[in-house]
Amino acid sequence: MRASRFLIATHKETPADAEVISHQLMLRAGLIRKLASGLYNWLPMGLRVLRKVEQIVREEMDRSGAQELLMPVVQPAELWEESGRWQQYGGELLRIKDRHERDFCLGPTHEEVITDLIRNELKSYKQLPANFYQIQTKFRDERRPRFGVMRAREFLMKDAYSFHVNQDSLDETYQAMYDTYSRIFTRLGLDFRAVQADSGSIGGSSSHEFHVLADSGEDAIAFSTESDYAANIELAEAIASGERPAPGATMEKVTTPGQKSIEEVSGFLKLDANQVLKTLIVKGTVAGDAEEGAQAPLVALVLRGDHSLNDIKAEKIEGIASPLVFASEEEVKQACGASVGSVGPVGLKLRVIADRSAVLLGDFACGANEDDQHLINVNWERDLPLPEVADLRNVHEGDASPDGKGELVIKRGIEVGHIFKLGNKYSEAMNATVLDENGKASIMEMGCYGIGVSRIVASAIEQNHDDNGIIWPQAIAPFALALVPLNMHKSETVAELTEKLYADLQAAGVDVLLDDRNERPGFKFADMELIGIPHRLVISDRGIKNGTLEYKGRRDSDSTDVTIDEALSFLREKLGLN
RNA sequence: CGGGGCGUAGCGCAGCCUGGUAGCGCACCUGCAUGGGGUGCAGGUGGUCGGAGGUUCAAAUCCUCCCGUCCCGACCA
Repeated sequence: MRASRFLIATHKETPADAEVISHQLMLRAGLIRKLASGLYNWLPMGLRVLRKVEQIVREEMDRSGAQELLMPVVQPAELWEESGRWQQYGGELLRIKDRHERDFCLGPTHEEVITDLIRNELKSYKQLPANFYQIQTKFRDERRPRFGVMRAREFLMKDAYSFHVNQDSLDETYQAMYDTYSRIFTRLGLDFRAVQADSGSIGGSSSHEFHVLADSGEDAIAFSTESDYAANIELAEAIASGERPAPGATMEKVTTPGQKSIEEVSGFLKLDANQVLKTLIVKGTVAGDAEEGAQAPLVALVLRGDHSLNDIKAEKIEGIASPLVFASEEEVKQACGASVGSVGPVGLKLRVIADRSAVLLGDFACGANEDDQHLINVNWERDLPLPEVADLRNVHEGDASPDGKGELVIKRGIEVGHIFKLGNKYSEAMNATVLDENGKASIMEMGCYGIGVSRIVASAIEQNHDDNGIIWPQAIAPFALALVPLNMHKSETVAELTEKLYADLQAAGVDVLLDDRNERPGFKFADMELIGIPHRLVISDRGIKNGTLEYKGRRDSDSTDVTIDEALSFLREKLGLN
């Protein structure tokens, strides 16, 4: 490709509304342009990267035996009503009506469509297992799109859905997808980790996320220092060890005027935050046999002051509303007799659930359920009954790993892939069956497997950049090599040699960008570095005089002279073509 | 959805407080020079100042409403 005939839409200045480095560089390097919030145009340069990512994903999916198909973006509401998600799915599902006033949505995912398709096409257990995938545009009406294509409303996703006669078969394909994903992210040149994850609203029993490690990542993931344990912090189990100390001094009420937060109370009482309990009041679920319109009961969640509540863990507890809802100020006041800053478990007439670490405390402080009053030297069993115990908190760095080996370290990650065992959630709701060996209709087991293709482009940049711009991993660079002639428009020698090299490199199958623009050297160098092309070859009169060309890798600090004769084989080596 | 910021040329911004000819840098076009790290000089193109209403002789500037967009908290590839 000749740069003079290709849209190189680089900018010197950083757009004001781009926060993270990948978004800034994607705009500056001319890969994308914003159309509206969460909606992006992919310029030719960006599309080349996107297509390369897509192709690697496609090759590995094909290799795993999955079959590619393509489903529509627009989906009829009836299917979503059948699965129950027309009501369940929130505002992220963009609902639209056609000219006949029929309800449709823009697909945020395709479980319904694939299940409908497959229940009609697959009739026999002999056709299973089968795995179908597509690489297609998804639409999710995100509350807050941000970070460019990292969290866009419209984005490119590879989604796959597998169908099975039984759990064993599902387990097998799930493992195959796990391995396929690992190969994909390795080929993409990304530093990634597979972690245990919550299966969230898509449902199902087991799931892993694949995260690209980056400080700007929106997720926190916990790893063991000693084992291969890795989990999303949403899921990572908090282990409590040790025994509760014997009670010391007698429980006592103290006045704590205006002291509400844990920091205030612990500071005022001259205690560490881990000797103070915090009590959070959340809404429960209405009991099944309750009268119509009955109020949801409130539940008290008790944690150590230095710990934070893990919403996901709380939501999973029977009798707690999901999604988690905190009680209002008034509700707390009414139920506890004190405002939020002075609530505690002693004498509380609510269901109390305490975190594992919280029940190991002795001589602790907590709210007295009277405004501006706290209790000190409180002890479980002596001053109040032992409550229900559950894992309620987020793990901290340094906590014991749940598998008993080593400690947890916490890093940030960008979720680029997610695999789920769906079980029969959709196949049962939508009656997707095949005939088994006995000629009996049997509900299929399902798995689903997603990769955020457009998000991968952004996360690759988060992981690979410097002050001058992007540094593409070889596998997904828009061009492998930048051919930069200096003074080409004046020097016939340079022009001639450049054209010859360009032709030879193209013949050798190299993705080469010839910067034939009539610009000064510094201008071209800066552009090629901003765009992030991994290899650069400079052709100049100065070099030709010595019979050399000048090579520089994008990460190299200095360039290397290569003789003209050896240039091609040298480059083949660098580009990994031999 | 709650809280805050910002909308002036393709991009980055000034002007607004104190109403009176719409500006600067980058980019773009023309010419000359330059030719190894975003080159210099000269000349140019491009804006219904987010939209609507109001106040006023006069509104980018003051007032009201609306829209867009970005950032901080509940969701996901």
